[in-house]
Amino acid sequence: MTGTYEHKAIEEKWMKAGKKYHAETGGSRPKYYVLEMLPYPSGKLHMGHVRNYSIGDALARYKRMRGFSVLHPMGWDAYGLPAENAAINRGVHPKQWTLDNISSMKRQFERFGFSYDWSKEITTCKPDYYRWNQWFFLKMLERGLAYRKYSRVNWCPKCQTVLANEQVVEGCCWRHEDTPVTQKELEQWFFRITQYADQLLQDMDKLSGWPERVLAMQRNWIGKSVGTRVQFPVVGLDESITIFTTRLDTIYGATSVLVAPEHPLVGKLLEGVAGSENIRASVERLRESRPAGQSVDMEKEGVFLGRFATNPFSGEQLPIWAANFVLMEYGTGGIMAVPAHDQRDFEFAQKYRLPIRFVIRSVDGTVDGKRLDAAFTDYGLLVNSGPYNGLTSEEAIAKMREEAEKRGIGRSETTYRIKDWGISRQRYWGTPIPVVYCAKCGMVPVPEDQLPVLLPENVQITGLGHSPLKDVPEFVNATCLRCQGPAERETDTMDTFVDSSWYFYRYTDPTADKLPVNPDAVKYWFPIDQYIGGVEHAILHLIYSRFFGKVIRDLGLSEISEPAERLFTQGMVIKDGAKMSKSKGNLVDPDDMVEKYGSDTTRMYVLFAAPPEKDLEWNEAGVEGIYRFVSRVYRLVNRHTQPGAGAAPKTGTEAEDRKVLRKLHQTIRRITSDFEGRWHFNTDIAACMELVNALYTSEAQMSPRALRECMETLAKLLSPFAPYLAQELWQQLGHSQDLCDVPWPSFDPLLAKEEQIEVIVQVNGRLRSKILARQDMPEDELRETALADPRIAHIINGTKVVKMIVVPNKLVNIVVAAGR
RNA sequence: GCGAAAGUGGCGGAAUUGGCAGACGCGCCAGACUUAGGAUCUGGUCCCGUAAGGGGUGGGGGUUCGAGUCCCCCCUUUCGCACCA
Repeated sequence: MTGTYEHKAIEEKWMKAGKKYHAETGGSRPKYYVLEMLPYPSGKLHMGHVRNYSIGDALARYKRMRGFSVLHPMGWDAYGLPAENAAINRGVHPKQWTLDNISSMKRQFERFGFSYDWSKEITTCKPDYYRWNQWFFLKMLERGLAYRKYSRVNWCPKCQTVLANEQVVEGCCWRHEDTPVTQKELEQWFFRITQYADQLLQDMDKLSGWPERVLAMQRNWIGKSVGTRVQFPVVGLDESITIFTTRLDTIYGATSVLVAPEHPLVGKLLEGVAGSENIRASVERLRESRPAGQSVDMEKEGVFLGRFATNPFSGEQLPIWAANFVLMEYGTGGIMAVPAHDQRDFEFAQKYRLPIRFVIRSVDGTVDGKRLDAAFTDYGLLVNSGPYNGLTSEEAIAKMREEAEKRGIGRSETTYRIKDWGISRQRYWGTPIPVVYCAKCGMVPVPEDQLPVLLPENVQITGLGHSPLKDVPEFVNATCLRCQGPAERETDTMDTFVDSSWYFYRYTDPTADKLPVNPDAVKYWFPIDQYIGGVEHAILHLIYSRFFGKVIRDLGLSEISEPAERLFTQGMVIKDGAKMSKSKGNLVDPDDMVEKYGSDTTRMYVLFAAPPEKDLEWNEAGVEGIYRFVSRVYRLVNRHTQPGAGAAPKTGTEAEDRKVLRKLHQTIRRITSDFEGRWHFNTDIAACMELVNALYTSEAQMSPRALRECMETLAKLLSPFAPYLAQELWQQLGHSQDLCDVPWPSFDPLLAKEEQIEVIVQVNGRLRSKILARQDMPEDELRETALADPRIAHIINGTKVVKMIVVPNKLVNIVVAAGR
């Protein structure tokens, strides 16, 4: 191949050469596990994928050249709703649709030349994968980590299925941002993630390689809160209302007790109360008017229930209300309202003219409760609080808690915002939950040796709100595994987030058939050294995965608590100011780009247009810029390696060689340190451009040997970003090895060092001149040279030099006094 | 409201520790080669000014010989959380 750069010919040639990237488990080289989030096989890669995988592949290639044994796998998150929608809309079977999509996407991956070890590929909808979902389910069941309960759940009318709390975004479905989630009562399977809530929180200390932003989101989501439960006896009834508070110190300021409208005690409280029918109806209205995603700006409303409860500390009788801002799902469903020290209670009290009692004054005395136009929520000193007056909030909380425990009316409690993970989905295309229901024996798990429970293929998919499996008698009808009597199979399938919670363990040995993972392979490869993906998974996938990591550890399959040592979240790909998406109609199809410019150019553009953690604004003119650069590199190497390509005979000078070699070694230094640090590939590619510009300027004055060294090193430096091009250049330069097996270039610090340095000369901090100096020229000499500079001499003439700051190799700043 | 990140030319973005603001690319301008150029190569391109010079990193203040970078106040944008008691 000679002459001009033809991306198609080159890329096809090397794609056909079909280099395999096989990760060997074991061996003497250090291991490196680089993982990118696996895609849902929608049928086409989008630019977000290309970005994600270009970052990961650059890293994988760099690490290989640095001598690491690299595991870089890819797979398919193959279960999920779109496959069923395709079945409904187009009459294709979900399995066929999914497998077709996988094969076309795999072709895309290959065109891009991402260096995956395809022998590790996993596909979550295949029985040899999902049987292990079922296995985990059974293990969790054994350990009390999976359980079934009747509960109010989030329901997406469009998906016609249940959603986990994590999948509800601003009251709407995470897949349908304009579809409000409704509530439904259903019997559901749950994973007891709350049992690990504290560990999930604690172990964040180990995640120093994760973005602070993601940790903050997780911390927030877990929502640990340490407080106290206190019982308030109901006057005239043998019942008490348990409230949860983190501010026990404010209890003397309580002026009412509030419960959630759906609080189970409401019925009992209303018995024998005058007008209870009306009250009951009002409470009902309160309950129903509450939308799924209620928010702060909603008007606070309440209904007095006609009864009183006794404050166990002050002995005072407080009215009991039902209030719409009290959540049944959090704490105990009941609170004490302390208007003076809680903003929500303050607003509520103002609206219903409840008393506001001030019991905490600020330590500095500036807030004394005389005029209060908002709640004072800081810690302070207690007043109006009987025997606790004068204590600090911290002291009072401890003392009061002790007192409550002594009297048996309260105890300290830690609550979490995170809920157990509801995993039942009323859908077809997912992992069957391996249990049967027998009239006699109740729920009976399928024994481990009978897994997998296969998903039947002959199914009518209607999208009508119950699992399609219900209509498949040969699936539903089973024999009880205990009494051999007739039984019915569970027809819900698992949330697909189960699939993606542990796939990266299976990559280490996808052939494992005794256990979901091969513990030896896991031991060798884990933890994942670098996980790369979008930040949108901060609380869904990335919390579930950490949970599974701990379960896998507790099952003895791994010793590691945190699967991913480092996490990198790349920015979005934006076009016309909005995230690229089908609904916005601003998609750029990677296939079109590969066709027009080639995969090397597409990959390199995606890395060049912005640092990887920032959002990237798509601009096709920029793609053309990269194409120009790639062509320039190609022509440079081509004209010096192909006989008769027209390169003029050289008359090299040593000075020119030195100059370009210096640039070369500076470039190596820059790119190497960047790979080890902040991954600003945009500047690395810019550095390569500078080098190529320098080579264009100097090629005619360089010795063939120096020129060759530059071109060979350039091929190596480019290979993580543009592997096909780099490999082609490498071959044209006379080599047959794969660049992945070629060591990364090292730089010579002496060669990289500038000999002559431009030192800037400032007068009073303003740039006035530049002088040429030797590397490491002593201060005195710099000072003299600066003062001797004619322009400087002219400027400081007649003024008084007060001071001179000399920074060797950088600058001289002359401070002069104004006037004479 | 709380939390996090960010604000630099016409645009995407550089400036690793306080030391030449604007690397590199796009766009634009000019030139060369050319039948032609939306190819290629070379040069130019922050703003004002013919120039000397002056101004300039969201705004205001401060520290410093010197601030895009550090400190304080404010504004804007993006993202996340949002009655969690």
